[in-house]
Amino acid sequence: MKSGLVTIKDLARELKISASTVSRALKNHPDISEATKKAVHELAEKLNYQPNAVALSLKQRRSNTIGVIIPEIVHYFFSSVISGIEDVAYDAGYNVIICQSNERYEREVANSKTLLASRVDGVLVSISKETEDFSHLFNLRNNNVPMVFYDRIVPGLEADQVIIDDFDAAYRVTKHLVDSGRKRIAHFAGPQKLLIGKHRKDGYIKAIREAGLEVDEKLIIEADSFEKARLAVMRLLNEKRDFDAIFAVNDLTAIGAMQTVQKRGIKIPDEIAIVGFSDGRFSGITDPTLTSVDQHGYEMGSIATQMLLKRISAEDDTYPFETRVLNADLIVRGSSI
Amino acid sequence: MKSGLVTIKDLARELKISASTVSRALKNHPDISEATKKAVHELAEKLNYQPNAVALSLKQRRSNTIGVIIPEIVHYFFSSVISGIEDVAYDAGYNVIICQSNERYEREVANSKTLLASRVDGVLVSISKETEDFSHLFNLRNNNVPMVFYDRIVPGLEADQVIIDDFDAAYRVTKHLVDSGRKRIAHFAGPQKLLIGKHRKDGYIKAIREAGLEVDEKLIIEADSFEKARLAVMRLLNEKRDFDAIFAVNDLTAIGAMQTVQKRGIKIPDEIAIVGFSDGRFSGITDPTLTSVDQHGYEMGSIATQMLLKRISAEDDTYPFETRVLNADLIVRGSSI
DNA sequence: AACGACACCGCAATCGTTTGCGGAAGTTGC
DNA sequence: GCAACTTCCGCAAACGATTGCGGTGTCGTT
Repeated sequence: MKSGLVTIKDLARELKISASTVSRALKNHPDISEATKKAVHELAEKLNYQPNAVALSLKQRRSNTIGVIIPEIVHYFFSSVISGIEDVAYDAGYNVIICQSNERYEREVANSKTLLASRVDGVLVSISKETEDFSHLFNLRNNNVPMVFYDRIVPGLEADQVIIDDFDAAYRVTKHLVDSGRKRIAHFAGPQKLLIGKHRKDGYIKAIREAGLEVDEKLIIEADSFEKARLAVMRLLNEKRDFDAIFAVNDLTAIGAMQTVQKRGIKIPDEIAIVGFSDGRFSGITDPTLTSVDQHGYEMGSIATQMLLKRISAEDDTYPFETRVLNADLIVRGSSI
Repeated sequence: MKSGLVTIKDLARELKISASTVSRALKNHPDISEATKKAVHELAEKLNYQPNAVALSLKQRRSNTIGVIIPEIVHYFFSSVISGIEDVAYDAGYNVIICQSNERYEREVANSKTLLASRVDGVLVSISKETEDFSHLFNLRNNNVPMVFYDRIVPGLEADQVIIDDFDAAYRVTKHLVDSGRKRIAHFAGPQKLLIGKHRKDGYIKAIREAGLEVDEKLIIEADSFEKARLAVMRLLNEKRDFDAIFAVNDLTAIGAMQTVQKRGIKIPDEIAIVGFSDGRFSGITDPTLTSVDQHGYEMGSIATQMLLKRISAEDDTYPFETRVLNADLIVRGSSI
């Protein structure tokens, strides 16, 4: 049915005045007499009139909506980013449409299409792991859709962006391990086509070199999930590789590693230290608790949204792109002491 | 600027034909000649024409969008519900607008208003912990917005709903503890004004009674967070209450309890068994691993969405409301063996 | 009496798209 | 040669709201 919703015309008909007058009365335009205003407001209240945001969007050519493309909200980091986004957007009177790419390129392209079709006023984007072709994003750009990238940015696409200093954080993680006496530190790396994966690995390498240690390629393994970590650890152990620490590209990977190590009867952190990345809600509940890096997801979401709103409301849309680099905090816990 | 986006009129002007013809050509209307269709399609492709979904919504009086009101997406359960929702909606060509209430009543009311204003075709609702006044939801109902409630439903509001059998699940959890020989089982309960809190407690009580044990009110504590669990455990221990198991209303509460118990040097599960609820991604990584109840969030989201889509496309909007009760699976792990 | 000032309100166009209806050509049949 | 079809396309209204412009009616002033 969907017949219900009362429109401005309904009010006009009921009061025997024009729709224009109702519209003006509702926003207290000075041209309208107090008596009319009162009548309109009262009827609107009584009939529970809600302005049709769709009609408004069409007329104003702005939807007061921002779109978000996000890889997977099941991760603590990303869902806290969303909270940061929502809070800022909400306060500014914006709605948020969230699209999950599920880490899939195709889905991400579809997402960018629907957001374009919905005429969102701007988008916040973090690309999927699969994404290598960025034409859908350039397409948004070409259509003058304000854009801010967060966390996973696109190399070669100039835009506002907010990231954390992955390189520095990874460097500090590794240095922390070095300082605690570890000599043979393995790295479970993320996909090297994602900048964050590359930066974290580079930070790791810098710290290793700086400490005068050897970078052993056999100790650098691309493994970025719970399951891959299990396999990687088993391989390392079966090959009898010598290592006394693991720096994993994210917490789940670290935890997968931790479990597998423990199942072999190896003590953490005595024999092997483990550090994760992107501190989640649960890094405090493993045994031992997991040293990790707090990525400040909420803050990232809120800052990205502020940047986007600024870009949206800028008359001069050519002011230079801005890159905000957030500090990530190393949180030392039981797994590396 | 936001000038860019090409419209049907732009295509018409370029090809010196009318907008009507362009519109029909784009959807292969038989009235249009092949030559014209070809020209239109080619130009549309070239100029990267994207139909304006806003105009469409206004014209069709349907937005192909469904709204979701959700308490907090940082929880694994809720974010997997969203994934289930998105997948089904996506396949049916619907967009999803997600609104977090952050467990706050006021925010939930605001959410329902924006969804109404956005003229979503239907809404999926799970109410916040604070919500006691349901007039905003009755308001949606009065405006003929199709609605499906999931997980946290509204007593007294007849509607489609999908829930899990909390009572039965809690009963089985408690029975499992009884069967393993526990006699003094504490319950960390959720807010009793939420049905799920009440049902879980009732299931607990039934199992206790059925086993011929005594229901000790001192062992039933309203505690539904990590922190509250810590305090509750400390109080129980300080008061030297006798108990050999804790059934917590959710996993985080269980984990808070587990930690606090362990810090006192008490062995789990030997001296105290612990069971959680709403199995998250991390119940497998505590030490010991946590016995819990898998609530099948993804399935709940996908079923709720299917029910909503069915309701939306129903010509006859008076077919009886349906309640789907999903089974929850008890997953026994190390914390209770 | 005539004119200007003011208060109040309606007409109509607009945003982008769809769609019923009608109309101008061209084709066929007899 | 003319009626009757086809084929193909455009006009205009509609969805709900906003807004520039103009119109009506009532006063007061000279």
